[in-house]
Amino acid sequence: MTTPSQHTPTPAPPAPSDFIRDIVAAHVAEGRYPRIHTRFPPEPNGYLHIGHAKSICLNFGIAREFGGVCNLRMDDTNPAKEDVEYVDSIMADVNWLIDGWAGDRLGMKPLGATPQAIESNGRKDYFLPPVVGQGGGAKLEPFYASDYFDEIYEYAVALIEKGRAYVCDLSPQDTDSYRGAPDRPGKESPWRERGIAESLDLFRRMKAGEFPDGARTLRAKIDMTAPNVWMRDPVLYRIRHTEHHHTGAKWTIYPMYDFAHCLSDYLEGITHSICTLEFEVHRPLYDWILESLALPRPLPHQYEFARLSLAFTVMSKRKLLQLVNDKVVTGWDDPRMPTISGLRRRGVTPEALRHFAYNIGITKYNGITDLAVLEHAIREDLNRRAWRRLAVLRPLKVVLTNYPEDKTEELDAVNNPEDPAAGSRRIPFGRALYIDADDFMETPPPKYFRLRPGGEVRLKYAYIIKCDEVVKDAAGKIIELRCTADLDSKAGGATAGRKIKGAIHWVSAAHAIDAEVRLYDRLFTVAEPDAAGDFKEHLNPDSLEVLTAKCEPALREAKPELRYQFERLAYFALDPASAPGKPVFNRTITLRDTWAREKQKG
RNA sequence: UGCCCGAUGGUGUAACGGUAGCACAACAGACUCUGGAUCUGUUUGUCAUGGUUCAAAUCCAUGUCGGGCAGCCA
Repeated sequence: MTTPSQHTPTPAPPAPSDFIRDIVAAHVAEGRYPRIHTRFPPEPNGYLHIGHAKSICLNFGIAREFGGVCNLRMDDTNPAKEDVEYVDSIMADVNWLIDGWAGDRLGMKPLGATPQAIESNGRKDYFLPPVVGQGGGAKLEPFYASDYFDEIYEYAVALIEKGRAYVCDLSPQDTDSYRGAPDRPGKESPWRERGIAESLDLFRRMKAGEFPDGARTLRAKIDMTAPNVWMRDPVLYRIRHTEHHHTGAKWTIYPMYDFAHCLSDYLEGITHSICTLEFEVHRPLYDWILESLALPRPLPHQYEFARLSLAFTVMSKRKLLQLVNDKVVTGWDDPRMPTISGLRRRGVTPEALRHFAYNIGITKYNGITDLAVLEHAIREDLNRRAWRRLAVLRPLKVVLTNYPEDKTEELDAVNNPEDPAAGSRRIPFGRALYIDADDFMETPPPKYFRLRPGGEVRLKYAYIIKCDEVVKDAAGKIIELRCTADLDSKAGGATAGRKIKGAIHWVSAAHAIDAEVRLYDRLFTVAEPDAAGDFKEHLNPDSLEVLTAKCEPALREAKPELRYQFERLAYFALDPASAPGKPVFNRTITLRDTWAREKQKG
């Protein structure tokens, strides 16, 4: 037995090319920016999912490929929906996904840091540079849009002073009806031409908390007849007497996404602000705000790509939250969830997720990615790293009638045929064994080459056995097989080279350890669960099956950071809920099963 | 039906006016002490109609289909 490792990373695919990277490459070529600077800006109102993983891989991938930086920023402008639990999970998930890959590109900031007043091109300016690559030993934290509320407020005042924003007293309902519709122009607010001094005063009093929620808003003065509804005097600030998870009770007014986001990008010196397609119609507003403020440094620009849609999966945070709240799953990190934490708990590695993200590409086309693409990336990765182990999920007892009662021997078995450096272990063998019930059929169909009455099969790493007798209980259920072993057929033996079509896995009954195994399957039965109607009507009732497996003793030392292949079955990872002597294995993904396909063909 | 965006095999993506390629899937075979992995091969595609051009997936026009936009959400 050697001391092996699992350090056989799947070779990284070549850096991808896509329309956004083409733009960045052109900017690098023309020397447009001193440094490429992207950001990943989730709202802390839920856990990150595999769609976010696509965005993380894009933003950090660009930083990595072009020698830039990617800031992690909490886009926390709506205190009603956000929570520190989500902030913590986001940091953990991002770090897990980029560690050892783009961890050295991660932009954070010193704990408590806020934008510094500086002078740029002879004008007053604010700037908050990143600390890159988490080093230095200093206490760091992610960026928070809410750390910019002072500056954003000041920018709002500047907009009012320029006559480009006004305080509006319209009720939420009236604001809505005045906006018009996509095919119908809006109507100007009666407060639109209110004097600058009056707006300034009212805005100051909004900040002071003098007015109740919804009483007034700050609005940009653009064009109520614009064909793009987001240019119809959009709300910039709203009143919310709500405590914020990061700023506490300091504020009673909060900036809207459109106002805060472009300014956050600017304050951090972002060059390429990459988001999903639904923000495409917001881009004119993004540019309008920054240009109206006549800021002294180069402006960031927004680029949009198609979000990920995965077959048999729901991706909206609202729906995922519903699954959690309705206890359809055990939590955000349930291994059936498409969340990063769920995939991690299931046993998927960061490498597999990154390779998946690379393989699906970046476009502006809203397609649905086949689950097989994800599954392939997972299998490809796990095949290279997972240690092979023998485990029997549905035990059927086998007694070797010609094998001595009291004899035990130990057989050599390699840990990973893909990786000689992974070494080997010994597996105990004895007279009484378990094999999987699926590996025996009394009256098998054609092309079945596992065990059958009178037939032979190879016990992996051990002997060739022949089935002599099928023992049944009173109900006719098969409870035991009585077999004889070809005692010369193990490795090195005289008949070891005999060609036997089938090789099956097994464990020694006397040495087997029990383990709980959780067999996960897709959560939904249809490819597009949220295409129409209630997505919960398409839940897969068999998305989880729990069994007690018989495992080879080496699995007693299973480690949560390692991956295992139960030979001929599936890849498994130890669940964090495991206790000493009470292992729990999550099935990450089954092996490809061409026999199952063959059977289906009938 | 106002504005914006998109359309390449079954799915996802490449080709940037010059041979339609890759991945996944599917199928067939080789190999195999995992019906795994690996290897070989095969099938299937430029939304439509015009135009520009020696040459169009690519440029232009029109149409068709799909997606997005009317939160004081992000």
